[in-house]
Amino acid sequence: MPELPEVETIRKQLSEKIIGKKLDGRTVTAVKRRAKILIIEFADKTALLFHLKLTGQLILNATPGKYTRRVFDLSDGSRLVFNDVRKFAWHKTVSKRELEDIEKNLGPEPFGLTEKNFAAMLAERPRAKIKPLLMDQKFIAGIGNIYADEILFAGGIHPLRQAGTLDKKEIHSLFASIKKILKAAVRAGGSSVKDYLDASGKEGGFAKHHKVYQKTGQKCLECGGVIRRIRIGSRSAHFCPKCQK
DNA sequence: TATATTGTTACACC
DNA sequence: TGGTGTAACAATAT
Repeated sequence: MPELPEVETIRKQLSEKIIGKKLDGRTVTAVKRRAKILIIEFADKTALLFHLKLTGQLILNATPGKYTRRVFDLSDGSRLVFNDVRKFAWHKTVSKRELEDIEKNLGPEPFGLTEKNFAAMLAERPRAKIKPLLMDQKFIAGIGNIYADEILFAGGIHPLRQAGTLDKKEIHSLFASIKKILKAAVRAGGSSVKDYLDASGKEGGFAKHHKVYQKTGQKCLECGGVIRRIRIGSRSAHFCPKCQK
């Protein structure tokens, strides 16, 4: 499930390997990320966007397989292979203007956010349940189901809490947890839960640090309680009922 | 074969 | 009206 840390990992790897080369005849000038979208910018001011959704992969020089949807040839003979089991992932070429439109509909990047801004954002959505809110890309960019669960556990916040009920201390704890978990996950190269592989075809190392995501029925590492799974909306949420209030 | 999977979005409701 | 919650949708593995 490529969320911010996974896409950021791919971005860094591609950045080192493809800048200055030609891809489909266009010279790559930058590789960026906004929310969970990977952005390859070209000298002609167009950009190639990828959203990997659940099961998308972007791997350099992989051997094309059953789930390869597209192969992009690079001017040095290498190739960028786009795989996707579920076919939900997409890619498209956009103009600078179209890219700006997409970006302005996304919430702030977590790493550029201040606690003061975050508190003000929460105050605007007092009745929203905190977990769906963290996953709302228009509220804050880049967080999906894995990291929402892990962030809320680290912050000691129950996923069903309404944003407006969080006190100052809890907001501080949640804010710190967002940065802490995402940073640690980027450092580990993301989480390989099912299909995720980085641009070199390797798994990310963060899944072994997961404390609640897909740990239903297991003992909480902090308190020895039992991790529960509930559905919020139509999504699964994993949490420790003792640690998260 | 029914079910689970998740980001996104359409839509119903208050 | 707009904030909120729910469900549908994409396609596939198990």
